[in-house]
Amino acid sequence: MAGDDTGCHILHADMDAFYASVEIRDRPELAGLPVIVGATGSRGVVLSASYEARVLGVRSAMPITRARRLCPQGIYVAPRHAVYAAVSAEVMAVFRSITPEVEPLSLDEAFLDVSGSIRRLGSPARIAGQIRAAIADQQGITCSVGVANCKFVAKLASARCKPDGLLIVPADRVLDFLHPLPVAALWGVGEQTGQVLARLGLRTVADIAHTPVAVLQRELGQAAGGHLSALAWGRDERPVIPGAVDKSIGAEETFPVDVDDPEVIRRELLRLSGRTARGLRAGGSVARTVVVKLRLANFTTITRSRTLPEPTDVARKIYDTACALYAAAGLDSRARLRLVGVRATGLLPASRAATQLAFGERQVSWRDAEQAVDRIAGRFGQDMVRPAALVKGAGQAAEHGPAGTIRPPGA
DNA sequence: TCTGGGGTCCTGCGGCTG
DNA sequence: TCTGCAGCCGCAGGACCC
Repeated sequence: MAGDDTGCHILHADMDAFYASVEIRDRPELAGLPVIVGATGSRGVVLSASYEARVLGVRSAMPITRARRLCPQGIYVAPRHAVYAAVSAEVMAVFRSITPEVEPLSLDEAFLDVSGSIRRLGSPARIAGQIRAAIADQQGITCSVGVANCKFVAKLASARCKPDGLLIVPADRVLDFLHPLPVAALWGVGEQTGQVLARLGLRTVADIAHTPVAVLQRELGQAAGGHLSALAWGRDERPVIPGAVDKSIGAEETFPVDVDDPEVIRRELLRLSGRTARGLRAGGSVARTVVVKLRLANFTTITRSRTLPEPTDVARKIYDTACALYAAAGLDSRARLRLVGVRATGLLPASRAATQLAFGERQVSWRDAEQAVDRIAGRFGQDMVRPAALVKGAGQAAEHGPAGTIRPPGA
């Protein structure tokens, strides 16, 4: 479906097999081989697979053990997140050289609204070609671009033309493009929703379009039903929003083997609280609510949350709350956990919360101490300073709780 | 087959408040 | 003072996305 791009001002640009492509770019001897980026231990999933690996059935999010069975000859590579983040920043800079209206969705994809750039750079299709050429030229990787009159159709278009493709869906051909697609193509249809739709005998987007909204809402809920019906008719009014702010920041980790020792779990909570707090401070945010996530060995997931009297970006405060939530979850003392997570939600700009923070003198002290640690870590690396409980062989410290090696002023 | 880690959004329920 | 109600908020969990 190529040709008339009139009214198609939305572009969705998506890097092809992003992590794997970066690895192949940096190690050209891997070109043409089934490259699989993912966890190197026994637990974990595939983050990205080259198209040679995909031919053999390897998909992202697939357990790494299964990938190894399907593709024993694969080249398994540990992820290098810092490198991907750097490449992503340069790719986003290419997008922003085209238009300021860029909404990143993740490291490897973004929406662009090019309506303000058409006079300067040419038609949307032409702009899409320029983007693809610039990224191939500057970064040595390929991307696919979908061009349409709304975000959702542009995104479907880029997925349909992968890898290294360009697909324009003319405004008057949207329904021809959408209606033959399977329901799973719609945004918001995963395994569960797919099963509900299958039970209703709905297999294609056209089937959804011709089902009364009330039926979809009864089966899927008010919001999801209305949402799917609108998408099935190609209606998606959402604008491209540059500079969207985070709504939560967190960290979680799966243990290499299930853990039932509360002391080990609290130590992990300490580490994750530190990561979460650093994320908050780096983004200039404070959080009102702390959420703890506990995944049991049988994969049951429990979350517990608590809203704080005043917002914080202090690891110590987050850790104390996380420990209280863990204790309040009332797990059996021998409950085996496979994963723990800490998340901070209800984010506010730190500047807005500064007045409130000033009332909590002790918190400010911890805050100052942790900011000093941030500065040291920024200069010498993250591993240079950490709480005593996280220092290998710090048995004493661990036994007496996770006291920091840094004493806050006045504490 | 055995399920990561980072997120967002929605729903339902219960408590509080005016 | 008590009751019913609506609206809001906090909380927990589920589904989904990349």
